[in-house]
Amino acid sequence: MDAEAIKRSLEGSGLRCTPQRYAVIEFLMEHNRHPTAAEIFEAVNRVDPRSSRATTYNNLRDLVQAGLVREVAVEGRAARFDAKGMRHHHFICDRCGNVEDIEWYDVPRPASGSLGQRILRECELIFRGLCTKCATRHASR
Amino acid sequence: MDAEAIKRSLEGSGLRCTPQRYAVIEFLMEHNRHPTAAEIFEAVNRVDPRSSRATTYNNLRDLVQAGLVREVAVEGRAARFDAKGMRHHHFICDRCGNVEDIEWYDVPRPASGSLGQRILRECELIFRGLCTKCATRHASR
DNA sequence: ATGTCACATTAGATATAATCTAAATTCTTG
DNA sequence: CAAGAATTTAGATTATATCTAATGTGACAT
Ligand SMILES: [Mn+2]
Ligand SMILES: [Mn+2]
Ligand SMILES: [Zn+2]
Ligand SMILES: [Zn+2]
Repeated sequence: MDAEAIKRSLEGSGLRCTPQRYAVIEFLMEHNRHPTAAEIFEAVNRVDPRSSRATTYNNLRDLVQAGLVREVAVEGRAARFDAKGMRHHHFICDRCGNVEDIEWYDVPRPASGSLGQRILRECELIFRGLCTKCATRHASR
Repeated sequence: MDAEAIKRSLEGSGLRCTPQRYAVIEFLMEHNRHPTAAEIFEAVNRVDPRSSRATTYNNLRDLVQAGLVREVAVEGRAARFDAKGMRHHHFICDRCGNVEDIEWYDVPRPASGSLGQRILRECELIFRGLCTKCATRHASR
C-alpha cells in the first residue's frame, strides 16, 4: 500500500493524515512484528523525532477505533499492534510473548442460541504454545 | 467441587493448600464473573483469612501455571481470571470489557504446515461485540 | 518432640503501561 | 485572514503488576 492509499484510508475514516499519525500506520504496515506502543514510539522517533508518547498512544487508539489497526492484549505484557491487512489468526508464545501471524481459515460461529441478545462483531482465534525459537531452545535442554 | 476436591487438585499440582491460596480458587469456583486480581483480593479479604496483594498475585500466577485457573487479557483493562471447569469460549464486550462464558464447541486446528516448528498447546476462540446489557443500552439511543 | 529447610506470606517500595491535563500548534473552512 | 476544531506536546498522574527482604509455617528427617 503506497502513501496515497494510506492517506485515503485515514481520511476515509475521518482522521486527518498528520505526520505523526502517518508514521504510526506506515511503520505498522512495513513490519509484521506486532510491536508494542513503546517500540512504535521509539521507531517513529528514530527517523524524525517529532512525536510524543501521548500522541503515539492517541493515534494508536484512533487507528484501532477506525478499524485500521488491531490491538492484541498479551497477559502480563504490553499490548501489541498490527495493521489490519489480510485476515489472519495469531499465535502467542507462552514463553516470550511474541505474537506471530497464522494463515487465515474460516471459523465456525457459535449457535445463535448461545449468543442470546449479544451483538457479535468478530470471532478471533488465538493459538498458544511455543514459538519456533522457544520450541528449539526448549528441546535442547 | 467440595473442599476436599480443591485440596486434592492443589496438591496434585504440587501446591500446598494454604488458606490464602484456597480462598482464591474457592472464590473463582463459586463465581463465574471473571474477576480481576484486585476484585479477588478484596473479596477474599472481606471474610476471614487475610491475604496481602502480593500473595493474591503470587497465588493467581501459581494457579495459572498449574493449569487450574485461566487468565484472560483484556485490552486496556486489568486481566481477568476464571477457574478452568468445563471447557468454554469467551465473549468480551467492546464497551464495558466484561468477559462472559460461551458454550463450548470444537475448533478446527490449523494445518500443520502453517504451524511450522511451533508447539501448539491450545486454541482459544474469543468473541467480541456488545454484551446483552450494552447491546440493550446501545439500541435505545 | 525437635530441628531444619523449602515453601509461603507480608507491607511497602518499585517497575511498567497507559491515560490525563492544559497549553500550544496546526489544519480546515468560510 | 479569522475562527473553530482537531491535533500535538511535556509532564504529571493513574492503574496494574512485580519485587524485596523480613517473617512465618509446615512437612519431614532424626
Ligand atoms: Mn498480525
Ligand atoms: Mn470463563
Ligand atoms: Zn517464544
Ligand atoms: Zn458490555
